[in-house]
Amino acid sequence: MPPRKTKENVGTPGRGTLGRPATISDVARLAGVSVGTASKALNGRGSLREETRRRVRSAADELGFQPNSAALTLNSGRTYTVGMITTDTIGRFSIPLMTGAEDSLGAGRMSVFLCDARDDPIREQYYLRTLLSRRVDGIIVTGRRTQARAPIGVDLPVPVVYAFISSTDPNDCSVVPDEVGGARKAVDHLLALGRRRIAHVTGPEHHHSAAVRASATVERLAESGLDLVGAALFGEWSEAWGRQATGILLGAGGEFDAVFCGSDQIARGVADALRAVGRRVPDDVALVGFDNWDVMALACQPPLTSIDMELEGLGRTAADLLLAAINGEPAPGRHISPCRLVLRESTAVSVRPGSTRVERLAASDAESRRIHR
Amino acid sequence: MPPRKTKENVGTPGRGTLGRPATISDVARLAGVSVGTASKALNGRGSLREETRRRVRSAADELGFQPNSAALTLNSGRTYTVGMITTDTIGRFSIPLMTGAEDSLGAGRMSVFLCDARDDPIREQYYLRTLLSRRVDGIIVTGRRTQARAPIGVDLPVPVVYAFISSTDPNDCSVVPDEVGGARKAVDHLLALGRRRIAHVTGPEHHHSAAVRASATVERLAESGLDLVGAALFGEWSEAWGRQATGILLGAGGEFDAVFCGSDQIARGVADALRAVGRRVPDDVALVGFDNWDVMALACQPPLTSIDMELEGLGRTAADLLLAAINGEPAPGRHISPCRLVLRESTAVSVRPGSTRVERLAASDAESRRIHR
DNA sequence: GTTCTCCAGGCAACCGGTTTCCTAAGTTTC
DNA sequence: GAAACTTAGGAAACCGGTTGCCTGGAGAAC
Repeated sequence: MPPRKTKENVGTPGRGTLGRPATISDVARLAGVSVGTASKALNGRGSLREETRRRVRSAADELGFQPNSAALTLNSGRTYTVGMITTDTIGRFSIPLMTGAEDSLGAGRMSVFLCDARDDPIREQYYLRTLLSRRVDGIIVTGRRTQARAPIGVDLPVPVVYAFISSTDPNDCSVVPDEVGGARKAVDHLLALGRRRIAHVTGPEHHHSAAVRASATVERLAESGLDLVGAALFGEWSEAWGRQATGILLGAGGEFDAVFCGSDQIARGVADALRAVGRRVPDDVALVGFDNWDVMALACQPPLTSIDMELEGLGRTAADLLLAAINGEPAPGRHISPCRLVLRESTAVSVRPGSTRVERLAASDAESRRIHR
Repeated sequence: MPPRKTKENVGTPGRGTLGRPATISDVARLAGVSVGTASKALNGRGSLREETRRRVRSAADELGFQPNSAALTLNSGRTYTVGMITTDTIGRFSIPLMTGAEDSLGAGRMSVFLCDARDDPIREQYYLRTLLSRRVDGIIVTGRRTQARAPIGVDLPVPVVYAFISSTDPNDCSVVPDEVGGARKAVDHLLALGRRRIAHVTGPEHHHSAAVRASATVERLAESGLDLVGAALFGEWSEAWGRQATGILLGAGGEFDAVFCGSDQIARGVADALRAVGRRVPDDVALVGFDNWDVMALACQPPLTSIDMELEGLGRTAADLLLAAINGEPAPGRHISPCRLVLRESTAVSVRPGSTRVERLAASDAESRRIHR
């Protein structure tokens, strides 16, 4: 069947003038050349007259020709796709990771298969097999926790990069946020503000991030010859725990001028509880959160200084490492991605004259004891 | 080169005993049959001896054979992939949608290409072309707002389903949450609790969801012969606005016994502001949010009754409609997906004896006027 | 005018599967 | 024992591109 040149349909992507996507032989026929010539014309290969190239190109345009990528895959061996497996559910942390990774990969003309394994090892292995069967060029493994996990497979035929989480195998390529550095930046900042009596409220003790951030905090304070006020308070990643922990701190004497929290949610709970007993943030107590989750950090009263793990950048880094590995330049090992301190009012230097910080601290302290039992 | 049967490597998915993924001719050679026969054996086609099938199958197992899906695509015309384009940034609303869709599609053995167009029409068209070039079997278009948008393309060669957002072309297949029904459920609930003086605080007037939910609220109240307390308060989707709007309501006389909010964030701001002036939730003011965003609804004091758009279910529905369309049973038009009322303490019926609601209302009312100017 | 050179473009193999068609056996039947 | 029928499995076309090789014709050199 000759191509119906009469019914022109330019601009409809992928369909052209036929009922099905145009193939290169449609293009060749319309341009009056052979299939091989058409291919060369479109890819700038071979030796062809400029006029022929033009004719082929315009035929391709007219038909809305897009090469069938299955065919390309078949003889290049490359699919220009990568798989992204989130080992646990897609959530708040995965989004910026995915966005960043997708950004870098898209720039490299790669498409991304999304696989949500939902904490289910069976789903995970199913997805792995699927991705390998689709001959992806590489795989990014990500998750909700930074704790190291067992490698997703051994001796896989494609490169794998772990993002946010890391692999227990030190030879695997992992990109993880510098939580230690992040915690240290938070403490540095509080110390620079002149705060010396710093408390730490964070998530469950068995949670890797909570443990890492807490011990980095203790260590950084020790370097300045300081101790944490009380011990690190481990609880859960919730506002309610932040409120509860504040009660514990106040009940224990309440002699603290800063709280560094393991998450913005906890910090917000702390802020609310402090406000309820009349302690002012930042004047009486400076407050630093972790995650820089805009919804929490901005809605907090006052807006919250926080540590940003720069997950989007981390995702981009992971994607770049994967692209490099695909191009034969693997960079095995754990790569540390820096955190950033984001300053907001909860640690702003007060410039209100008329009452010194210490006076107000003493006053609100008494009040808080009265209110809080 | 004969297959190296000596170095067995069973269990390594996709690699087998060779340095590259095994092909069906590797399997055929190892089993001592032709490729055609091997194909038949593995797919249960043709007429073969059971013993031959077994031999081929075990050869395939030994080599870790996984059919190259590019090859499958090439002669079936089906890729068993779909594209998911989020027109604006991937965010809180997209996640459950994606999760739900990915769930249904995975069950249909389809893989999902993730495309984040970031509110950029050029990126969107780029992704569309990419997806068509990859010969996806279908496309899901989603986004952050429920407002109808221009079709992503006309006369596309594959079915498209719009999820959450809808297409302005009524013949396109869209799945949208029943925001009108959701708002009505909220009002129904408040009315059933005996509340009659209901206020509405919501997002920007030009935001489709805000407008739709507000007018549904007004309409439902009118059906019961009631008016909104004051006009609907349009502002922004933030806690700060919720607090501010509460001030407006209180300043205007404060004679309201319920607030229905256009989002959980707003509702939380309202809750905080009410608490600050001593009005009790739910005793004095019942509070209903929208979105049922767990972080907000659960952290709210008290936990927030809210309308859940069941986005994960909506995503599944969209995927199911797409699968149906791919299988030749399209269901054009707008499909409405119901919302669900989730009950929590912010509208719980108080059972505290000793003081009637009305008494307390009067008391706290006086107090609130005192505090709030 | 003949041979050489060069170039435009066609032909066909190939990637890795599936499927149709066909043939060489073995089995049954009379 | 020969003809008819069944059956296992092989050969080859095909999907849609790319690419190496080859050829026919035009122009140049002699």
